[in-house]
Amino acid sequence: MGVKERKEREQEKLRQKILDAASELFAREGYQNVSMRKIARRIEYSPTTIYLYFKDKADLLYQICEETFANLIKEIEKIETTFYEPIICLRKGMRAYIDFGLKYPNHYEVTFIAPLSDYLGEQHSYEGSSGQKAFEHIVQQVSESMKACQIKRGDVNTISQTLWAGIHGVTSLLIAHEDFPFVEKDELIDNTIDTLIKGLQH
Amino acid sequence: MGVKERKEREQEKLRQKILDAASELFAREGYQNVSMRKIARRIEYSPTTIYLYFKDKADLLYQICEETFANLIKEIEKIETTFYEPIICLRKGMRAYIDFGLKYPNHYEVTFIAPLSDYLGEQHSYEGSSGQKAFEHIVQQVSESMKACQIKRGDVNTISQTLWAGIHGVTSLLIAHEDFPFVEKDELIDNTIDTLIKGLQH
DNA sequence: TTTTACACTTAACACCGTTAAGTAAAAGAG
DNA sequence: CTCTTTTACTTAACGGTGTTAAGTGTAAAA
Repeated sequence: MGVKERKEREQEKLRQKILDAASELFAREGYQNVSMRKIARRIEYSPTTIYLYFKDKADLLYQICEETFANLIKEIEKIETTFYEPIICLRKGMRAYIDFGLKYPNHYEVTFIAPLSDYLGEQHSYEGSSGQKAFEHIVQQVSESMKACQIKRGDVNTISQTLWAGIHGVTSLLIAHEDFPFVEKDELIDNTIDTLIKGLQH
Repeated sequence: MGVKERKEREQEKLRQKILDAASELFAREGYQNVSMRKIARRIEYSPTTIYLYFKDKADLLYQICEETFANLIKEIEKIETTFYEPIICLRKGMRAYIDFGLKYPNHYEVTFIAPLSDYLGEQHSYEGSSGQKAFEHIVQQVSESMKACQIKRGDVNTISQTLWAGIHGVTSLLIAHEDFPFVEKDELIDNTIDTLIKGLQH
């Protein structure tokens, strides 16, 4: 009696269909410029159907961002298994973070740039989010770089948060201030990473 | 025949009244959560009256932010006349920038964190804005620190933008991620400034 | 064959930014 | 003092938004 199973599969399929449509629209037009009705039109269902699968627009957004940033974490983990030197992992991880943000600017915007509390009520806290996991990788790499004497000693949390601030700074500036006359992008990114790392060395 | 003058004064008074009401509401509740109708109710005029004084909601916001950030520039200029060493000016200027952002988080958000293009159409570009002026002070201080051999030589623009990215990073993280378990605020800010400056030295 | 459960839709609510048309009072002209 | 014009503001409306309550038809279960 696989009726239940079939129904569940069909539900999951529609859920994913909503997720895909919304993700594409958010990515292309930005969260604020995509209405629930627009998503509904795209998948050829009524707007209210979406509410059978997601609590509200913010929840839909949150699920999408979790899905997206899970991929960043995979990339970082791949780096960690590929390179041996902790300081190299740290550098490459930072670079991966920035590149990822620039690759998905609208996703990056809603998860890291714009105040979550506005979008996500209080329901989805920082605990257990992809954001937390990504940050914990930084902490890990900082800790190991310190152990290997590749950066100077200090409070691991403070240093990790400083690095995060730095890479978040470039990423978000480049995303948000399109019309600013930035120097060549790669030069700015490299200089930021170099300056931060150098500032942490002996 | 001072009729025209009196009328102009009265208009300016109402304009400022709108500006003040909107500024306070934006600061307390955030741009997105304040409607034109709410501002109108506050000043006891009809919503459409606001459109006689400001092009649209984004324009109103822009004028407010210009007014606010003009004060940051004054602070920075005061620092420049108070301290002699360029590197000290640079440090204190960076600190002033961050403190200012944290003091007016909602103003900071709409001018520096959230993508301007969304709010400000294309009418108010970066050219001539308070944001530009503030940045040019950084450029100036970097340039002079370099001349005084207090930081290592390099492209002034690249370095200035790197510093901006750094201080914008802390500021915006602290504003946007209220629920993140940051280390003590001052420690994080100081560490960020120290790391950046150290990374720029010989 | 009838009843129940479910997946989805229609209609509506209370808001939003913004514009077009209207109004009443003040200013200017004779 | 009267008539016309200008000005400062308001009312009403348009087309949108996120979201919810109520309704509907079909498929599954009894």
